[in-house]
Amino acid sequence: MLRLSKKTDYGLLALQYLATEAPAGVASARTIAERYDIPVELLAKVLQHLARLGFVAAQKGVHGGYHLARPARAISLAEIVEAIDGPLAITACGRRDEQCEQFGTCTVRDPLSRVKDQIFSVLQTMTLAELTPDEHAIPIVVRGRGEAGSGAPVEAR
Amino acid sequence: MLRLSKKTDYGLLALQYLATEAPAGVASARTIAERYDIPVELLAKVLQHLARLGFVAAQKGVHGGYHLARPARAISLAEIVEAIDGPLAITACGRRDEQCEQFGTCTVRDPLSRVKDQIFSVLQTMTLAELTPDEHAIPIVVRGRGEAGSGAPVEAR
DNA sequence: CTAACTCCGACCTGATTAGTCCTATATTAG
DNA sequence: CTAATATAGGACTAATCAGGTCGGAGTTAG
Repeated sequence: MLRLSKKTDYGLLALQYLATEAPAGVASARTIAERYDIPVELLAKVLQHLARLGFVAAQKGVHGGYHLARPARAISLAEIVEAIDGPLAITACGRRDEQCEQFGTCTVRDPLSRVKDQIFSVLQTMTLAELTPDEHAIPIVVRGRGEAGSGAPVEAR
Repeated sequence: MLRLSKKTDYGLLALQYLATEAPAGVASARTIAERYDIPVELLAKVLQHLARLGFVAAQKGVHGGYHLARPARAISLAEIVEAIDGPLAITACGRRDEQCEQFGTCTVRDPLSRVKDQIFSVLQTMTLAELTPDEHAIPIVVRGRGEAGSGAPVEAR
């Protein structure tokens, strides 16, 4: 369905949090996970991956956490998506993928590849800094994991 | 990975075949499947689906098959993709999907929705007619299902 | 030193997708 | 009429991948 994985969703949320909300630009995986109510371990894995690829830097220990290793304006959505979901591809096979069973007979490969390029450029144009919604456009709704009002309340800022 | 499903791939191939290669614009599921070396039953199901939605018209019987029910120039890629893969969505939840666990706390929903709209317009702009590669740009390579030369040979036109 | 907190990386599981099989119905050639 | 060929459509199985979990190693406060 042309969908991003949840890992990528979580990664975008985390990076956006580090870029705009985190005090001093630093936050632990736990803090971010609780902020957005997503599984801690899963987000941790995503952040680890982003650390290995140089998007964020990790600091172990008691007051450790992650912070952006590069300025938000210099990180495009395309980079993030490719980092987590792997190389952007519309079809199963690439333009030069001779492994593909249908390589010789396929007649839509090249046109679809052009479509891919266009989509890629959309993602490449938008940076992490632009991912921030307008302040007044954020509808904060109190909503617990299960029933509304149960568990740790979500802070409306 | 932001990928189209194989069903959609097959659907695009089939529609493109009907639009440009099929004699008199008519071809059976079997013919198309053999042309591109893809599973017959699977392609048949995709074509049945496209028939139900009015993209192609079916003719049963000995010299039956499918033909386009609408002109190729009037069918956008977006339509085809949504017909087979379902509504286009970048993220798991929609812009107004209050069912989403993170609806209240999510800060990337609206910006990502704008990205989705851009991608959608790319797909909406391109029609089936434009999916055809230039004649001289089609590299026809003889390639059987297993080893080269085995099984039914692929006809180079 | 020790305990609390953090990142790290391998593992498991369940949902989605791809592909197969079988039966029914319609049309046409002979 | 009958056989061959075509679509129609449901049910089933297999493979793949995303989502989620577990135990371990490093770092720092006290």
